Amino acid sequence: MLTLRQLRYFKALAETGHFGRAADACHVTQPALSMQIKELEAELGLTLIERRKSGIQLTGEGNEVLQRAAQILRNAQDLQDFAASGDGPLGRSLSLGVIPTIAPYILPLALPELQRRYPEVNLTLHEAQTDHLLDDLADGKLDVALLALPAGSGDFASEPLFEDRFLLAMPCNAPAPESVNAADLQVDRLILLEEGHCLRDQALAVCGAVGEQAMARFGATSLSTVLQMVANGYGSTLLPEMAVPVEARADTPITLRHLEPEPSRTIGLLWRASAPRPERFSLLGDVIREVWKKNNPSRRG
Amino acid sequence: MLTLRQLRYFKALAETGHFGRAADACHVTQPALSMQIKELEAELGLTLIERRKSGIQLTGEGNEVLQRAAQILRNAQDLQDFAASGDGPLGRSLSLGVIPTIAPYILPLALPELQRRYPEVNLTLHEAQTDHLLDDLADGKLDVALLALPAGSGDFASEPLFEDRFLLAMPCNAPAPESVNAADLQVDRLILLEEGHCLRDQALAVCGAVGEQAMARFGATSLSTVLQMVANGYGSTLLPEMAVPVEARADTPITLRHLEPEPSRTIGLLWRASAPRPERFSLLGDVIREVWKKNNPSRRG
DNA sequence: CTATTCGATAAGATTGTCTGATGGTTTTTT
DNA sequence: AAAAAACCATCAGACAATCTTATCGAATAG
Repeated sequence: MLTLRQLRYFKALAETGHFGRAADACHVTQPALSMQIKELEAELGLTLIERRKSGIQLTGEGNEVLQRAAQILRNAQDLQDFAASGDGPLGRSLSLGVIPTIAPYILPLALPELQRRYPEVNLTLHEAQTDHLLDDLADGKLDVALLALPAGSGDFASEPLFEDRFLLAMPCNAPAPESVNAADLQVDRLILLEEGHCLRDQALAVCGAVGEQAMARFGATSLSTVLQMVANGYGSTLLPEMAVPVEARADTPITLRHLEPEPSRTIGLLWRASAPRPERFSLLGDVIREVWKKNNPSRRG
Repeated sequence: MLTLRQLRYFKALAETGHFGRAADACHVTQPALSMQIKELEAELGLTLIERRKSGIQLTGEGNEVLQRAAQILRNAQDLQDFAASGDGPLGRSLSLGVIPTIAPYILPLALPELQRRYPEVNLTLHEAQTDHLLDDLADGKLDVALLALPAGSGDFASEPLFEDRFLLAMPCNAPAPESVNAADLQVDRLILLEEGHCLRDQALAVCGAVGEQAMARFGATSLSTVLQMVANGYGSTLLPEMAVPVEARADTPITLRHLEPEPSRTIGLLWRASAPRPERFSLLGDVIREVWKKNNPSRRG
């Protein structure tokens, strides 16, 4: 059976042109090297070296074998270099999934900070709804997901990062008390995302309308669309606070109101319980939590 | 110290997804394989696989290591193949892949001649579609493939052998001008092979219907089937000239017409650029080219 | 709850590899 | 020409790596 050791010794022999010096270079004795060379020749079934007393001479086949051996050894060295290369605290590559109602609001803040703090990490991003992220996590396409907790079943571990409050977004010409009781929300006046977004289910839960999913009037594909509907007077919606800076800018004709009691969703990270080095996910979580706090100084964790 | 044995076991483990089956594939017991995997992980200093209850899961780094390991093992196999091919000009054994729209028309001519000229060579044949052949070439299951060029990417070398013209095959009761303009072909009247055959794509390209793959009316699994459909009046097809003697015998009620301009496919050989002794593939190509010329005396190469 | 599967671990046997000693052949030195 | 040195092959025993069989514990299925 061919071994890397044989190739290493053979390469050293070709380079030194000398059994003894090759053995020195390999930190073994000369008989050890001789035996391995002999073994290699037997394995390949050809003569690699002409043993001549004044130096040795590679045969034609020996030269071809040398080229291939050198290639293999280079690749092997590359493999070891890769393994040894700067294995940062976050690892070398990380595949992160994010749900659509978080991604556009957190990633622009978090990515530059991640890049600054862990420049060696090669981050791959996937945006998809919770169910899809869970599937991708389970079969290894993703390492970790950023979504609303709780999510997933037994084989996952999670870490909550912060609470994201829901605000009521209404057309600006609507009657606008300073604060609204959550129980008073009328489900049939809400504009919501289409089926499959966890934000939709959370909004319905806030209204106590768990069993009545069919009632919401519209299934939009993005929060931007929802906000446009609201601005044009078609109804109200529950808006995550993190979306406010992007979706409810000053020039958007909508009114925001706090709810009483104050509902929220828990944003957190989720990963396979069996994933190696789970502490790297906590480091990732630290970054996200920090950029969130910096941009929402009024909120406590 | 990194060893080929560790890489071999790791590759088997990645392929089987199972310690026990990987051990079987390597003809050792499961603990032996487990130890080598553990050794490899220790050597590289990283976790390559997640041990989970239902199957195993490669980590991101594990996947990268797998790619590099597979590369090293391929090179090692090539080295051994090179050494083993010490015999005749074609070597001692040759594994040849052929696409289904060539195999039945060329092999019956070429195999006897190969056997006559290089009786020492032990030829192994595989028939599969281009994509599959490329995969098998890349990981060393095949030495060389006979297919329509161009195919494959950077790491392959190729040699064109001859041009194979396309003829229009119609039901014999159809209106039959002596020559047909290729641009006049109606894609929706063509009977083609199912998805995956390069001949299908080439026929569509001839009709200028690159973006309209969905239009062709039928997906047959062999040219014989296609010709039966044509003979029974269900439509026309583009028939490679090499298939004419077999598929359009005198007793088959179809009419053949030349196209203007005259489309064709380039038949050639493809092999790994790193394969040992590439000149033997040229010798193989010579045989194929010669039997082709002998059976198509009207054509120039 | 029991039976089974799967991977890890342990102990002992086997095989592979290394070292140090030695021998034969060729080249260099005297 | 003889002696010395250099060089590589071979051998025996020591040591280390690897394998096998047996077993364990956790998880899963019936």
